[in-house]
Amino acid sequence: MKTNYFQVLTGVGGVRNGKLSTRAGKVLTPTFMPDGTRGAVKSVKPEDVQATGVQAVLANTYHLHLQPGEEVVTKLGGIHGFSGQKLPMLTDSGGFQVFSLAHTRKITEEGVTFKDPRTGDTVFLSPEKSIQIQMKLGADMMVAFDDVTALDDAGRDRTKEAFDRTHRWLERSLAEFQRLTMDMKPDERPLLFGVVQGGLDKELRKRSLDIVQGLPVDGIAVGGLSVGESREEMHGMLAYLADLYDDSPRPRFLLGVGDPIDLRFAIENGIDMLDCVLPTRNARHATAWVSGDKKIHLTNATYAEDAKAIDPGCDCATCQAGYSRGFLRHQFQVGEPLAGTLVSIHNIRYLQRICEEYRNETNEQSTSKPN
RNA sequence: GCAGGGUUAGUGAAGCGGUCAAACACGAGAGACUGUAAAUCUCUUGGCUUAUGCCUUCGUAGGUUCGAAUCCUACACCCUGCA
Repeated sequence: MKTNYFQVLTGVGGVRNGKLSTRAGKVLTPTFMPDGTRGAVKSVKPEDVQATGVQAVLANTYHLHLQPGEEVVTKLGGIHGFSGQKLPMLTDSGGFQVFSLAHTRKITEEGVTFKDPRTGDTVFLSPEKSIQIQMKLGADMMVAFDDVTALDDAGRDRTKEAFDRTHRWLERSLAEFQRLTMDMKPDERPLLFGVVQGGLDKELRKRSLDIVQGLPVDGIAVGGLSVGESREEMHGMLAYLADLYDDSPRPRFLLGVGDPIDLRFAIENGIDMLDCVLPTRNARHATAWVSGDKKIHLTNATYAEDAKAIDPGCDCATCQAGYSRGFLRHQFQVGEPLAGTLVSIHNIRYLQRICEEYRNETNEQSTSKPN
């Protein structure tokens, strides 16, 4: 296990302010990371993503494995050279696709077989395979392959099964990770996050957290939330977990959460990193966040002749450039992708600004020593 | 001028005696999206402040019928042939 790669201060109210060292550079936390599933944050140039203040970007193992394949990514210089993204890159394991592609996949103890709905190709992912792919992709941070299950009424009965399998798979992921990184120098080695599961069952969650924290993983990821449960249920679990993390200086990564309200709640409950498709998907669907964590639908008729920026006073590139709501509405109406791009930049910046506010606040209020 | 064909809700287009306020598509209006099968999906779209209700519609005006967007007559306009 590496040492001293994550320095963190805990401020008043449990908000943490950290500096995570990855082989591709530092990541200031708390931080929101946009998802670039297929190697790009949809419709946004890597340099424009950087300009929002983002600290790290995600990509997805499952999608890049399917297309173009990790070999191609390796040939083109690894995930950074391939994508043109210089920021630290974190790859998700493909575990979420166990949930989102549930109707085309088959789980066995060995791993998961997916059937690509577009090509009919069979894709097999296992803990070892996922780590191998993430390594070939050249990820700076990676996630252990877990078993994600839904938390709607229908999916909850699989919680225990997914919980158990996630831990068995975590040990296999970790072993494969250690095997592949044993010859690497500390500053060349990527970081591995283990995933906490357990659904909405507090006892399971606590046990899962203990298991993950008991292993020499570099970071603690909280998974299996925002998958169909209510906001109250999710917040309740985050608040419950907040008191249970150990003192080891490891980053805590809440997987798949990105609504501003949830982002704030998570950060106030000790989470350091989050990722989500919401800012970019909402943006492409013409929904923008504005001051007060409200959202507006830019396609609404009321904005047709609105000369104001999306959020007057916003410091994002889109608002600063003066693109009006009326212009954006029109571009959405006629199906021009530029609108989605411009709003994506705004939404990503909106979340980033929240993170920056917490970082600044914590700096000022911080009372405890770096641990 | 003669002979055919056509005229349906914002647009295009089904319907061809009752189950038609009228399919479907687009457009329009609103909403949903949380480790991206998602530039996608859902709902509404004649009026009545909302209903297993009422009212007004299917070029215009009459007529036949218990009943018409659907049949008949006249007229208007639009196409296509032939003069």
